[in-house]
Amino acid sequence: MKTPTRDRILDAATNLFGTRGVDAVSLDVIATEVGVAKQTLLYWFPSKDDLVQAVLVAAAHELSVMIDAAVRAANDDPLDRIEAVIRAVFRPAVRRPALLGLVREVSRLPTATADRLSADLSPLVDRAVAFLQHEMDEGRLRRADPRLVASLCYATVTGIATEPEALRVVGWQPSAAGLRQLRGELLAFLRAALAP
Amino acid sequence: MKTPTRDRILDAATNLFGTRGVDAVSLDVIATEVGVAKQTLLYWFPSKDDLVQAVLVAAAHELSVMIDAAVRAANDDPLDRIEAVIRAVFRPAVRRPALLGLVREVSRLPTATADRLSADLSPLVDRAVAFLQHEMDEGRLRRADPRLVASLCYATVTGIATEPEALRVVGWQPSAAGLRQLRGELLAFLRAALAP
DNA sequence: ACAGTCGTCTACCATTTGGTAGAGAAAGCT
DNA sequence: AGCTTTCTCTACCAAATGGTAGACGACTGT
Repeated sequence: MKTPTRDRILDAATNLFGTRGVDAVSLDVIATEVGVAKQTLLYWFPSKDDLVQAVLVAAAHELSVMIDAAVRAANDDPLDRIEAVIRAVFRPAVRRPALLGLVREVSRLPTATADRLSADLSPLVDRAVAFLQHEMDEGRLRRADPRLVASLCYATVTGIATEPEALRVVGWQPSAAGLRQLRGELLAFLRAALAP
Repeated sequence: MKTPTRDRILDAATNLFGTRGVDAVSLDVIATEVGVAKQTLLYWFPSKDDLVQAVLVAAAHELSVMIDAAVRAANDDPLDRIEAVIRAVFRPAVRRPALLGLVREVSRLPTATADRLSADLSPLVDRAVAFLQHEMDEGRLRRADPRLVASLCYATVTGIATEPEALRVVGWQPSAAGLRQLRGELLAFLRAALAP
C-alpha cells in the first residue's frame, strides 16, 4: 500500500472508465475501489472532469511510450515492425482492456477534451502514416490510402482487444493458449491485409 | 407525428444509447428528445432495463434482417458475398453509428442481458462461421480459424464505423466522397486479409 | 515548542436519477 | 347514456450524484 494515493486513484479510474464508460462510473465507486473517501479524490482532482483529463493524459502517455519502445526495437521490414507494435500493445491491451477502451471513450466526451487527446496522440499517428506511406512507395506494403489503413489497423486491434463479447459469442475463451492463438490470428490477418 | 409513441421512444433510445452509452443516458433525456413526459416512457417500458432490452432486441433484429437480405441477394464467390454484407451494413452503420455502437455497449451490460443478445445473434454468427469454414476448405479463402476471422472482420467493420474520432485524427472528413473512399478502402483491406 | 501545510476524513447540500401514485382526456363497447 | 380500457400527464419520492465547508491528525521547518 505504499504507492501514492494519487496514483492508485488514477489507476482505478483508468480501469473503471475504460471498461464501464466515464459517465457510468461515479466518484463514489472509484473512491470505494481505492479504499478512500470521496473527498480524497476531490482533493487530488478538484472535479470529475479534472480526473478524466488526467486519466486520458496518463493513458495516452503510457500508450505512446509502449509503442515508441516497440518501434525502436524492431527491425526494418515493415510487416515485422507492425508485428512488433502489435505484440507490444496486445498483452497490456487484453489484460487491461481499459487502456484501449479509454481511447474509445473519447468519441463520447466533449469535443474540447477529445481534441486535447487527439493532439497528444497525433505525433504518433503522423509518424505511423508517414511510415506506411513510405513503405507503400517502396513497394513493401499494399498500396492504399495510408491514413485509412492506419485507421483500419487501429480499429481491428482495438476492436478485438476491447470486445471480449464479440469473442465470447464465437466460443473463444480467454485462456493463455487462447490469447496466443488470438494474437497469432490477428497478426496473420493484418499481415495478409497489408502485404503488397 | 403519426408514428406510434412506442416506436418513437425505441428509435430515440437506440440512437442515444448507441452513441452516448446506456448508463450515460437518462430517461429524462430520452423523454425530452421524443417530446413526451418521462412517465410515458415508463408506461411503455416499465423500467429502464426493459427499455434497454427492447432496444437491443430491435437492433439485433434490424441487423439480422439487413444482413440476411444482403447474403441472399449476393452471388456465390465468398469475397463478393462478404462485400455484399459490408455494403449492406456500411451505409446504415455510418449514418446511424448507434446501431453498431449498441452492439458494442453490450460488453458493459449485465451478463444476463448480454447473454440474451448473444443468443439472438448466434444463428447469424454460426452461419457466418460455417460459411467461412466451408470456403476455407474449398480453398477460396485464406485458411485460418473461422471463429476468430469472423471476430476480426466484425471488429474491423464495427470499429471503423463507430469511431469517427479515429478517422478525424488522421484527417478524414465524413463527406459523401469520403464515405465512398472509406468503404472502398475497407473492402480492399478485408479482401486482402481474407483472400487465399 | 509551535505555526503551517499536507492528506484524509465526516457532515452537508443541491441536483438528478429511476420509479410510484394516481388524475384526466379520449375512445370503444354495451 | 354509462363503463372500461388506453394513453398521457402532473405531483411526488428515495437514492445517488458531483461538489462545498471545515475539522482532525501527522508531519514539517524554524
